[in-house]
Amino acid sequence: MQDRYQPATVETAAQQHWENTQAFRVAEDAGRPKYYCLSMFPYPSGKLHMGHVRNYTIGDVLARFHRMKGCNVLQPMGWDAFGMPAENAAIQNNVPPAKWTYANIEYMKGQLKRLGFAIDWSREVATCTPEYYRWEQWLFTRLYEKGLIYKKLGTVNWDPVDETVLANEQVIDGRGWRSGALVEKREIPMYYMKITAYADELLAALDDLPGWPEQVKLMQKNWIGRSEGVEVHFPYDLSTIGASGVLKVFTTRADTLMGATYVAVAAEHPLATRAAAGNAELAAFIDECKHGGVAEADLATMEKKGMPTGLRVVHPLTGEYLPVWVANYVLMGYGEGAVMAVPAHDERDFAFAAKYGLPIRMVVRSTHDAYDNVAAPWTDAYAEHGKLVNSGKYDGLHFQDAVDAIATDLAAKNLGAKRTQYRLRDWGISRQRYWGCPIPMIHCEDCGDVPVPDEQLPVVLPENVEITGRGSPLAKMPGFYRCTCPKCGKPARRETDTMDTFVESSWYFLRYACADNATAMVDARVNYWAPVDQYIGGIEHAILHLLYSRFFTRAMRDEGLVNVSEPFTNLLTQGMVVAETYYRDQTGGKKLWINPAEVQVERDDKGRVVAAKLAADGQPVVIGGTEKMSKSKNNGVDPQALVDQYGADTARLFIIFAAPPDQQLEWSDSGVEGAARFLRRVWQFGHAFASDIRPVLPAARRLTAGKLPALLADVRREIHTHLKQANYDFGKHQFNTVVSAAMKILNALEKAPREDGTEMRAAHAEVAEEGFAILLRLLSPITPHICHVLWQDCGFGTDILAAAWPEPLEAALAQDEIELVVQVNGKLRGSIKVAADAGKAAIETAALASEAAQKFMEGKPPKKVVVVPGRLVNIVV
RNA sequence: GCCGGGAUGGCGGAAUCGGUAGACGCAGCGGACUCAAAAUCCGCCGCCGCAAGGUGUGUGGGUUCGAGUCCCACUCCCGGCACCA
Repeated sequence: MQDRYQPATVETAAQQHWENTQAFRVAEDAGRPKYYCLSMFPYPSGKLHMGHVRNYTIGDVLARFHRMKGCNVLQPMGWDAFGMPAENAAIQNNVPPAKWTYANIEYMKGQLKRLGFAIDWSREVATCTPEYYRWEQWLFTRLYEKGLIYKKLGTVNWDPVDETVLANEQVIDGRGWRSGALVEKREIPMYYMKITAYADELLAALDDLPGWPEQVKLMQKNWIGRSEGVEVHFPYDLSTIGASGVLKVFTTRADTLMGATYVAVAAEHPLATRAAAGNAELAAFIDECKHGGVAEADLATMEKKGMPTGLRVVHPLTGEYLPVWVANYVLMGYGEGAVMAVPAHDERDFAFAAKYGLPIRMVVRSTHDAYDNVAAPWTDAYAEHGKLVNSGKYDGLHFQDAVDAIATDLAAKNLGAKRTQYRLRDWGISRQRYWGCPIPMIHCEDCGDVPVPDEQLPVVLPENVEITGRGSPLAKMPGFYRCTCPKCGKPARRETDTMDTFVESSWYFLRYACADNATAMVDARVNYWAPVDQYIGGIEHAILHLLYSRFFTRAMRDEGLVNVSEPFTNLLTQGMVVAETYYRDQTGGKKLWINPAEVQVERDDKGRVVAAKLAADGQPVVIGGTEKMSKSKNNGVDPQALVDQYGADTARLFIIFAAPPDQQLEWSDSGVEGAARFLRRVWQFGHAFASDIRPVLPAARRLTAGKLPALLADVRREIHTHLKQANYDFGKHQFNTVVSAAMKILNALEKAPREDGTEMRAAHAEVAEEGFAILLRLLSPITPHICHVLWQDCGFGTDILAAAWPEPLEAALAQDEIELVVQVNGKLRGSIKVAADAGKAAIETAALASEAAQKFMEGKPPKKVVVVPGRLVNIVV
């Protein structure tokens, strides 16, 4: 055994052992509980970043922990390989997306292996391979024929210069990121998955997910946004509109219907189009509304604008004429593309009415905050439920009674009814991009939209393609889109849109169960492994990816492909990795961001950072604050450099120790130093154990007989106490304090008295043997390499993976005397020692008699004495 | 704008059911070893104060014998908002 810790040697040896024994390759085994541990698969962007290392380290800790607990653990890995960055790289560097992607996969796989993750690589999938996406296309055709996928118009960001559709992130301040052109909204036909058909189930099932964080479930609940309301029909005024019909709106506040003073429609609404036909000013306004992107955050924060159409509709209860306005904040894609406006009781309508001088009619009086009229400024009380006023026959009714009565009257007139609405919208999956899964549809002039038949799947994405950033590449490739109609055999055109990459990530976790099956999407093995027992990934996926996956699993269930409904039993959402930023101001207001690795910080005598300078030139740089590691702020720390310098175990240990998994992790170079220092101490102790301590172990162990010198019994109790804490912390996934406990155990082992005399030395050796074996097993999920080698070198066994997880012993934890804190009037004043089984009366007496109590009671009699067993005594005077 | 989360020493964080605030580590300071440095080891370390003691968990209130933890009002920071993944 080497006397110095050499991570590279240790880690090569351990990884070689795992490779030789195929340690992490698993098969179905009915004899053991299965544990499917999954980390979100990475997008192969080039090289691993620190967020990946964190994600996969957390997953690996859980996988290895459960393996030692006796589970049959599956931990697979793959690549979320379709997406925009590959196309951007193609434009920038003239590399084909496929070549770029596969090269990245190759490199990043090597990095993952170097980190020692317990992955079953035989199940690896890459979503950009036809072997993977053909099943996605197959399922698409199934769901299309079932009606779960349909076609309708959707709104996209259109760049008129590049003649291409832009992602929301490609729209910056309303302009295309490459062309700089003003972006327009454009309606194009797209395929949609009917996720709303599962809205109720997706909502209700959240209650059966105790293993998910409450905050994630709450976000999903709000996202689905089930609301009970009333659909109200406003008949067209024939004289202004010139046609008969009804304007439909949905409202959750039907009780305020008598206060509606106008209606507003989206710029794309048919009534708006009709009114604009003879009104140039209105047409110009509608045109203006079509400028800008489609992102909700932009729409919600922009200035609310509107214009009257001159059209009128009829109030369904009063018969009054209400003006129809076009408003930029009403969305065509949400609900009916029209809203009824009640300025007195809705903040947005209130502001709009004030701006354009529209009437405000108060119809509700709040029962909490009294007000007699709804004068400006707006007050939240105006929007509260209350008792109806100025509402004719409905006066005096409270919210629910008013809604019921109004809904009944509307239904009687055939002008509305109660309805449940969801905020959730159907999932538009068409993308006008190249690097994605081709949508398996054929458009025939005679037969319409025809799904590609099974025997013609997969529709393979051609790889010899030119990417320019203008238009849709596939739509420029006749070799791809020219085809014959599967129904009638006539020439037809193949769909050139590809699927949203969220589709691939909505079922990859099921494919891992049977990644080698070339004849089916999934097989019976999926019902052994599914659902995923533990899913780990970034909080940023709390809504979209997780909701789509829950939907997809149900869609596959209803196709008879899988038995389960919920894909992920337990969810752990990890926090971001952040680091300090540094910069220098450049001319033109730009900033030159400087990597932390190139910066030296200066501290005052208390260790506070007071200044920073660039190491290269010694000149000052500005400290820019802590932000998420990113290319744009140049504050990323390369995990590869870290592993090269310190080894995988140090990288893993630092990442686990620096913060609990669900909180953000702040990068710290000196923290890494500390992690490396700890591992050197572990190695040193292992070396001392193997060479000096182990040889003096007695033939007959005394620990089991419970006979130990008091000082060593204290050490042993401390170790078992820390072990108990560590096991508790493992249970709640607070791994940073597991590391703390391991550090405390090492501290205790190092300080354990090793006095002269054969008896004492033998007893010490026994405590050290038991304690170090606990320490190595406790640390092995986190730093598996060093623990593997030390376990062997210290003679504990051949493979720590096969060792049982350590549990604390009651006999080692027992103690006769305990210390209690003494408080006077809630302030800490001293402590007393009492027998562990002392009664309340005895504790009270001892506390009152204590020196600290006597001093601070100042002779006053105790008014009350509170005894908290095992904790403290509070004397109130 | 809407939905969700967070804030504790110089720093990362700990405190399990309302019961010793600051465990563990980092940085800093003092010392040992060394020709010297690194590494290592020992000690100190919230703030004010010579001390006794006081004070302290983003801000302002409240409940309680006792509040980082519960309640109310606010401030700032972060994640998501449907075409980034």
